[in-house]
Amino acid sequence: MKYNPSLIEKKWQRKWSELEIFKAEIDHTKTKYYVLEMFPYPSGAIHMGHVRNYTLGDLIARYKKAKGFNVLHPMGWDAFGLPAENAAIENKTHPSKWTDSNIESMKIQLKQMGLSYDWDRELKTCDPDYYKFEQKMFLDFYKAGIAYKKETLVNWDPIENTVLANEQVVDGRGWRSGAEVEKKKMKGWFLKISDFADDLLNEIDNLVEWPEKVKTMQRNWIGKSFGATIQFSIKNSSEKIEVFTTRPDTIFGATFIAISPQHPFAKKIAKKDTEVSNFIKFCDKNSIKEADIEKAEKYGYQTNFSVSHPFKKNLSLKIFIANFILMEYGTGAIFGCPAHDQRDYDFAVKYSIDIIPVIKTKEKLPYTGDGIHINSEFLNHLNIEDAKRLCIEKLNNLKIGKEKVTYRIRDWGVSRQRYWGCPIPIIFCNECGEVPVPREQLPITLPEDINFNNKGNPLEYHPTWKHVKCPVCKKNATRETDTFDTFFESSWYFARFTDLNSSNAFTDEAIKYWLPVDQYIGGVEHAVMHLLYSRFFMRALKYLDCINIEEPFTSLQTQGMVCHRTFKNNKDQWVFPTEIEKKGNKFIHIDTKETIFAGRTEKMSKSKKNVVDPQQIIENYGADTARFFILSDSPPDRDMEWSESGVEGSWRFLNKLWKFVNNLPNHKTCNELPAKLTERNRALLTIMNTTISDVTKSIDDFHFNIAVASIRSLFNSLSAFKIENDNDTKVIIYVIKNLLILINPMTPHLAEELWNYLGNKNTISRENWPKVDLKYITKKNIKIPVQVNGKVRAVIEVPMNLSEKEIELIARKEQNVLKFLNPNPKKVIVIPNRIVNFVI
RNA sequence: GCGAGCGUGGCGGAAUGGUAGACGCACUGGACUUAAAAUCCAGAGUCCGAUAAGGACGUGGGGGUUCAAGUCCCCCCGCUCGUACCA
Repeated sequence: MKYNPSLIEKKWQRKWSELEIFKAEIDHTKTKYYVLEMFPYPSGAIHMGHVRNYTLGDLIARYKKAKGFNVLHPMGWDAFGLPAENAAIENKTHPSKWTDSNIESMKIQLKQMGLSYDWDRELKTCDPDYYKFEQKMFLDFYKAGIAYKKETLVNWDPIENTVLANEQVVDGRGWRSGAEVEKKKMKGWFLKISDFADDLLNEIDNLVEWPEKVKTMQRNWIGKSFGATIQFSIKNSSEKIEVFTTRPDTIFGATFIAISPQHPFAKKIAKKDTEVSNFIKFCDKNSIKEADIEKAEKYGYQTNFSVSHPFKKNLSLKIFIANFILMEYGTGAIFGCPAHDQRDYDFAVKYSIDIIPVIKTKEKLPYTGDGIHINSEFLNHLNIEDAKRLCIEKLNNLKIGKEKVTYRIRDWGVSRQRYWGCPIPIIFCNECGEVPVPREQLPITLPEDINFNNKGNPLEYHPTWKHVKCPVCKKNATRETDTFDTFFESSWYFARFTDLNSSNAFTDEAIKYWLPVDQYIGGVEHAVMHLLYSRFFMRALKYLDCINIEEPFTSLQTQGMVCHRTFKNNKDQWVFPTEIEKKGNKFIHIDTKETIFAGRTEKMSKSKKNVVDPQQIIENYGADTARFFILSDSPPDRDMEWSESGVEGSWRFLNKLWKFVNNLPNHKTCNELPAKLTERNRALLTIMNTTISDVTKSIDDFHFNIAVASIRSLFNSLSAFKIENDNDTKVIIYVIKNLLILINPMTPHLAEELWNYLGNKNTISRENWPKVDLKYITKKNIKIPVQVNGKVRAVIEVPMNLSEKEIELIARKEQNVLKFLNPNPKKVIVIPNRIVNFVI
């Protein structure tokens, strides 16, 4: 029989579902293992990034199950968000309908991949049964002071009269209107993640199974820095400007003050000075993106005001308003020390400001390293650390400054001026102010009749939805029309998966048993925000006594992107790989026959047309081939290149395996190893046991491509083995059964089918992972290289654990070594079982 | 701009500081076939050498530590991710 994936894959998917093999239930006799992949946004069709992510997770889930764990492996939909509203505007479909039909088609695709999800736990975040809990959480946060309202800057499109997401700002202009975007102040809801900053930072050290790079990024994002605030008195005024600095030691190098355009003092003087207000307006152009602000040319406006130096009263420093000073960081004001800070230096050169070095150095300015202070009165001769300490002490004594710890992280703004999100349960009343929606009125659901033709937030324009009576005074009032940031939903979905039917957000028993997630897998693009918000959320909920965990994810793996070659025609237009055929070394267009040029390999994107549709791959080769190729190509955390020939290679291998098993003689009768083994049998069992050991280790290390390579090697040895008698057959079948269990997490349908073919009544999904039999893999001899001056000149085979002296003697006898050993080596390095190196 | 990561044959990639290139793809030769495809067997980093023995070079570039560096340290280049309202 030929290998026909479409037939066997459907068959086994149905069996798994009938047998409820992947249904997860609390079982206190077993150790639990919770595997989770980042749930997808239901965009309409799965892409290779999804295929990769979910294949990785499925391998772990099936592997851990075979290892005896009680595995929870759920899947759901991150269903709120901007694309649904864009689709509503463009195609006139309701976001809810659009989302649901997308979920439906993506679910079919995921099922075709044969992923071991417990589909009974499927959730979608746009379901009121999901988001109603968020409204309760928000009210708890509000009551506890974790949620609060404040003013913030947003991107404002003056033509569309709407707030734009950063993504919707392209080169400083609105993506639809093309209007120059302005910064606008607006009130919004915030969560006090800053209150948890220290704990979030400190506990990073305990996330031992997280990638170091993610931890570093989170540490830097939180950005705890020790410094000082210093008050500068404004000349001819009773007012003061407070600055924050991480380098109080450079105070004697201060030659100017710079404040944010949003700083209260800047606004105050703008009222009387049109030049200042014009400059502030100028700064308000451009988006709120940090990268845009930082990359924009740095401008300063020199005001007519100056401050006096705190320690040198006769020295005065001009106050500048500068577009690169962020109001959100520190105090929104700095002192500039051009000699020891690159940005201050550039600014000083541009505006001809004095540069006073205060640290002795021979290097050119600006110099940011350590050294002895000069030109600094009482700080002279001190290094940075001591000077910092002494300066802060003096500031304290004079009551003009103090030590200050600052964080880069800002509170989490959760308000979005959009329809397709979870409504925020607050009512605004002219008499009573902000009033929380009474609990018994929850959930506040979205109105279904909604019009996207108006500018701005559709909820604002709904004729009735926002008009309510104040719960306190019963007078006319209005609802909050902002909805939540979709990171709100993804900050706790992993907890909801533990018990989808609970009438509360969670049940204690399920939380206690299943959480935390043992293995979380997703794209590195979520390294900071989603993962940090989730960590914060658990802490906030714990603070409210809702949950008893802090860290949601014990182990984290981040996967790289799926890339593909790009192709262009001679008109510089992108061409789909499916439109191309290879002729020799050249590519030509299948229809037009024009020459096509291959470009760089880049991340798959629709705009560059270098996409491969998983659906096509599954239809042509089956899910197992797609899965096997994805696992074999690259280690998960690196970018991988999707290549047609690589897929072909995987397809060929699975076919070889299929044929090999189907050609085995007397396969249904033998189940055990024969009593007597030949040398050849033992050699094969040695390879098998080595493979079991290697595959196990590679999977534990998340090096799935090496696990695949080991399995292929084992198979190569199997096919090279000549069957001479019945005993040989028994050995072969014994080995192939083990191989099937090893490959099952990768290609589960094929493994099941062949397992069944070999006469096994049980499903392979319930088989135990094979154990290594040490008696086959203890080595007697070992080959070690012999080097002369670090270059390999020979390889010798010696008994394991031979003494250094004996190894050296054997090494010296090698012809190709001997000729270098005159005169005698200066030094001989022998590392038993490793290497010999003669240094001459 | 800032933060983080990555860079190894023609290609994807292997390698506790200890034989660089496992495994695969592409390629070349052979077997089978009327022929092709498929399949099977063999070869192979580059250069010198004879297709051998043997040798030189070789992990983005430059420098350093070490008996020994793809791996550790410093500088540079290139690419990728994130940068707080995309998810």
